[in-house]
Amino acid sequence: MKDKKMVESITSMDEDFAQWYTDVVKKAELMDYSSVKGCMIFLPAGYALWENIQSILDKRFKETGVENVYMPLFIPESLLQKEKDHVEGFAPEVAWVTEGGGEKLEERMCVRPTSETLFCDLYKNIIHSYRDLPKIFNQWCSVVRWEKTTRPFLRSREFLWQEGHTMHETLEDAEDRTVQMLNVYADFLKEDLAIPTIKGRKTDKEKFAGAIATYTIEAMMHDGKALQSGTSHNFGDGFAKAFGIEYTGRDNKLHNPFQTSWGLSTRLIGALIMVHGDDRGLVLPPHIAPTQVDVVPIQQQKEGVLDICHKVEKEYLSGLRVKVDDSERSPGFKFAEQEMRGFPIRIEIGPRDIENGECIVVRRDSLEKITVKLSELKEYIPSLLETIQNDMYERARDHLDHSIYEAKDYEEFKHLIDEKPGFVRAMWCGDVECEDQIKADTTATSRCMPFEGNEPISDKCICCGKAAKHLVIWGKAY
RNA sequence: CGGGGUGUGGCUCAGUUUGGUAGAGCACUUGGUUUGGGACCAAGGGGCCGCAGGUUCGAAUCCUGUCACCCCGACCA
Repeated sequence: MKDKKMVESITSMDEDFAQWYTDVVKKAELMDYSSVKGCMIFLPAGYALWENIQSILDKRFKETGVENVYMPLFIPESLLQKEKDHVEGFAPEVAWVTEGGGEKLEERMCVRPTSETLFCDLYKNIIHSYRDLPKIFNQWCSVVRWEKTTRPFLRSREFLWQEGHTMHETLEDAEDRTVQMLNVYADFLKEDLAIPTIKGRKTDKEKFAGAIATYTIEAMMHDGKALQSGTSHNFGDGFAKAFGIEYTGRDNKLHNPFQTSWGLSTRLIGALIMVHGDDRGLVLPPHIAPTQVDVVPIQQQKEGVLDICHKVEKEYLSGLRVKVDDSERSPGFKFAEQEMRGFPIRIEIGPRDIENGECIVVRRDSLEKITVKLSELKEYIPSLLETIQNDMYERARDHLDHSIYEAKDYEEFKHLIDEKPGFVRAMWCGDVECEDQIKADTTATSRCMPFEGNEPISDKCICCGKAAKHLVIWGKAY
């Protein structure tokens, strides 16, 4: 640990969490910096994570009736400006295109920061009757927001995401879809990313520009900070009215449809890193790990060693994502590499093992080493992958559960926010002034008003002492 | 946009205070020996010292300007 190589490797989490994060994304070769500030390069290891997130989530979407489309990259300024709150919310961070083909454009266009306006412009033309509803469209794309401060995956100027945009006949239908998609997100994080979240509603201060309600899933990183990991918005008929979207209802009268949107981004990769990672690097949940099993041959030049490794890959573990690392590196290097990249299981096979008809199986999450008969691998490994997946969730769940505190008065609140990494549950009167005050005093923000576990702690607002309306989960956020 | 930091082979940096022939480790190439926790030996290739001006006989080093990136804040997914 004391030689130069280790020092240059990964900074310890406890020493400097931010630096640890930067080290991991670089050393695990998830991304690289580009020549454009805030625009990152997704390297194969990072993009593969996104591909797996996409394919699982896309399947979950389609099971609920979602259809994919692709919308343009550019939004004319006039279109962006149709909804007042929306343009006010996004104007400060959009990038503008003012020239094309060497000539100044008649009207400047922004690079989409989100596509509500484009979808509205489309829906205006294709929704005429209640029979045209609902419309449940989604697109996988990138968007641009000209952030001042950027961090890999967590906040980049261009990021990849999916944005779903739906139109419904009634407010209830829209509300149902908003909640439904929030649940799709929460289930996906829980079952596939092994990340527990808290579901709830955003306060007016934190909700999306133009929405009547924003729902969120909030995850807790290893350092106790919150990461908003997916959002779902109910727009009511605000945009529909602003864009003149009307259809003839069952009553033969004109109505405005009700709208939702929901999105989840490559920021989630940041969550994966910060929820599960350790001082050796990434720890990936088996469901989305691009390589689930890394086979490391020992003395691979010896006859038969590589043959057995490939037999394990093709025969015993067919159907799993297996890699045989037959590079010329030393075994020790390969071990360190596998741990840095977070592959859930490593299998070591050398002459000694072959003689005994066994191999060494190493869990990335617990670093536990287990001797397993080669003949039992076929049964053992798939079930171990599920065990790891579940254990990782339980570990993260445990961390979340033990890092939520409760404050009854403001002194206690400030102390907890300051001293204890994690979230604090406290009552709130509903006034934005108190949110602002709390933020000024502690840098903590309201994360959400949770759907579950929201029984009142007291009847007074933690900040101003007036009658409390909601239980709110507070925390410092990314 | 405020505060801090850094720009020198692909990477991490030394050299700048006190101007005088561009260095180290890692990585890379070739050959050999190795292989159960980041192997070793030998030989090799690779740099307008971010950019532009200035001072000087002479600038990586001093001066002025400029650009970029990173980190920490305020805003956001």
